[in-house]
Amino acid sequence: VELCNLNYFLLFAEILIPLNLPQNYTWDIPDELLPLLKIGVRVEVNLGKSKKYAGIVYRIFENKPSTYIPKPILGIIDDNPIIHPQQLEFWYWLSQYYICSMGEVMQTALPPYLKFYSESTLIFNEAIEININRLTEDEFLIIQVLEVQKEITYNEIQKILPHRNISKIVHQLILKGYAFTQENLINKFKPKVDSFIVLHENYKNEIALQELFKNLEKSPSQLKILLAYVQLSKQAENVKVNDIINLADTTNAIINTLIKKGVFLKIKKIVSRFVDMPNSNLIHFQLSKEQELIKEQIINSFIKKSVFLLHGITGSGKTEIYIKIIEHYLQAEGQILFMLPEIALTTQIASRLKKYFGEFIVIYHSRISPNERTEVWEKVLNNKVKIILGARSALFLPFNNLQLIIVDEEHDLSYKQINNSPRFNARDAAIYYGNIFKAKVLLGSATPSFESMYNAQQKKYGYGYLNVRFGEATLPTIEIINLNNIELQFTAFSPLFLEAIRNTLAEKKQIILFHNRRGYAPYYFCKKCNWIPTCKYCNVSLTYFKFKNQLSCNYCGTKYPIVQTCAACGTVGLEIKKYGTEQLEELINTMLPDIVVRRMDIDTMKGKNDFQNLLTNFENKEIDILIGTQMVVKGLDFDNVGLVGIVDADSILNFTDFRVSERAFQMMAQVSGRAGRKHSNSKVVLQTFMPNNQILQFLKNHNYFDLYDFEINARQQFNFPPFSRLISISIKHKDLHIAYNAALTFTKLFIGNQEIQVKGPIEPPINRIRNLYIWNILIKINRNHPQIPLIKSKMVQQLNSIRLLPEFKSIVIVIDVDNC
DNA sequence: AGCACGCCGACT
DNA sequence: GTCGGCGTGCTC
Repeated sequence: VELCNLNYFLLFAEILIPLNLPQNYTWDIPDELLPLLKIGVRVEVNLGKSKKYAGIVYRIFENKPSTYIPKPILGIIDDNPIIHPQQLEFWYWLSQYYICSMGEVMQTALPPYLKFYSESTLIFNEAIEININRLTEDEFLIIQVLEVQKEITYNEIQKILPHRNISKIVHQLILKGYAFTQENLINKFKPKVDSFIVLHENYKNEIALQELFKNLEKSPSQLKILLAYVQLSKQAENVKVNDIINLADTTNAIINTLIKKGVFLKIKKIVSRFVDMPNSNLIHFQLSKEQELIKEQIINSFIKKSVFLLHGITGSGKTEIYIKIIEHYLQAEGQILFMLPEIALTTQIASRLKKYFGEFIVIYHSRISPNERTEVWEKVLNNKVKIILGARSALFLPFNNLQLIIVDEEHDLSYKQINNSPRFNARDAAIYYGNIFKAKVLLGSATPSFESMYNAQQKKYGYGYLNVRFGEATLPTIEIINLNNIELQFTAFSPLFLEAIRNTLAEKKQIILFHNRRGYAPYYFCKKCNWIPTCKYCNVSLTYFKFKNQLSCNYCGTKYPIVQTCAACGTVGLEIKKYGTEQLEELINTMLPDIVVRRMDIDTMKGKNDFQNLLTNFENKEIDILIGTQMVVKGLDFDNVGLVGIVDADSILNFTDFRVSERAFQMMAQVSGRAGRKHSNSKVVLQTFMPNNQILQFLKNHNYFDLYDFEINARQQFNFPPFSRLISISIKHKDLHIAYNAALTFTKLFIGNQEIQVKGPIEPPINRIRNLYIWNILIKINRNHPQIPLIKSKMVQQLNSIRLLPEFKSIVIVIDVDNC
């Protein structure tokens, strides 16, 4: 009986593919592949008619599915898993917590070159003779290429025939029998290959080598190469061709002569893209008394609690503490992850850590090349690197022995991914991820998020406060300029603001101006009837860009030509209102022509190195005034900044979500932090129409704790985080009423529900983006509700049931858990 | 994400 | 009548 059962011992695998599927799909494991199959390896599978994907084996099981016939796994791509079980556990948790498919998690988790999929290729059919008369012009162009290279990808065909519907043309070629298609998995990762030379076997003994030296006496250039080789080969037997060229000051041609003579062999080797750092000995420095105390506190706290919140004001030297903590954990055999917001990574803190830890540290963020990302992945997977410095995407690296995670600037909202699923918060996810490894998590900030602060006060997290500035630094003075009753017709700057700028320039100090609006002017309008040109696809007014001479939608990016006449009343000559960074730059240029002004926003920072170059220029004092949006805020750390100006503080104070106070304080405190390094007289000036605003008063007195107390009371009263959990649901449809009705139908399902509060449908301030109308629903669940996962799954079921109604079948639903 | 299928309007 | 647009639903 047992032997009989063996025949039925079939196995199936649940495989993840980087698509948003309703659930994970199953493939059949062919007998011959079974011995090689492991959880976490990539396999080649076919989905749909012809498409192939590299999927990841998630689970292996025995029960044959009853409702469909699984397709077989086509092949196994990796000898060994490319992720560990810890990552799969993490992916599963993310998909459950943030309500998305595991495929979507995989999509963001894997570096681009690891998630390859098939590309259609057209193969030349050599068996059939071509009759040129039967070909159209387009078909002929393709056949011409096919005759030479025998196959061509669809992408290449599209390049030959741009703006043409190639599927039709290709279909014709196949019908005529001249070609057929094939799907090939494309692995885009290209290892870096370098040329090396090595001495031929014949010369490896001393006598032969001496002989060789003698023989080469008459060719001095060749002799020089041999000498260089002997010298360089002391470190490694294989010597890089380029190193020889540099050392012997020679050319490739002469090296090639020696290769032809049989003296050297040329070999190609796969090398790392990461230049080997000099073997840096850890630089030693002393922590101050206060820093030392906190460091001890952190280490002791980690014995009992897994999370610690380090609250250190700007300039208090948090980085030094991080370094000492990392050093402490380096002694153990484990990995360390240091996270920073994306933009801060290209700046000083990164280079400081790099200098300090040298070869131990590797950097991972979206600006490094896909090839490099794949290499970092491999290094982490095989435990070849100890410290990773990265942005939120680094959380997905395949650690297997993570000991410590540091989340610097933990309050930073850019840790939350908002544009696509999974809409995760990397800080919160780091805490869960750390838990999988029993690792310690250190959160650091000058202005902790109120959630983290609350957790610290509830003794859930350890907490340390560092309020002494390091070295001679003092806090900047903050000056609030009341714009009421000041004539600002022709300039964005009040006289007091300008005076501060002039004084700072006279002292030969640098200035950072913060303004959160791109372009030249945010409003372009008809003075007679107030008509404003708006975007075709979004309900927003268009921003005017002077340099590019166009109007542009900041939401969908559509560009429009400049409108000369009012579409409503026909008045010729439209006017602009308010200021963008582009105009501020121009204003400063006209007012202070001898001053070097540079602008930093997404419009000027398009290139890969723009950001770094600008910072270097600023650091070298080649720039007097730096004007920028959000970008200027993060992680910049300059000694010579004497003034930070916030041109329009009200734009920060006038946001409408529950987090305004927190966010405004953080943002302004962070901008202020750019001033006051090593200078006692640096200051921050901000312009406002609401000088008595509570947040500004807290800011002026550098009073984080009073703001926290004030705000936490309000949050408790209105049941906002940290006292509740928020889930935002956006219902979108190209018809306003359909979107509204779907949202309304959903909210009605919750009438009488005691467990959760549902608010909505709420119309967002911008109610149409990319031609879809939006209605929002806000769900509040008590923080300590024991069944949050159940509530979430019920909610998803209900949303799906609404989509089943014929009138709502094409609504778009976006769920954002813990939305900011 | 593809890809096919099916429903409509614009044409040889 | 047919071609081709796009909206919709399915893929293990």
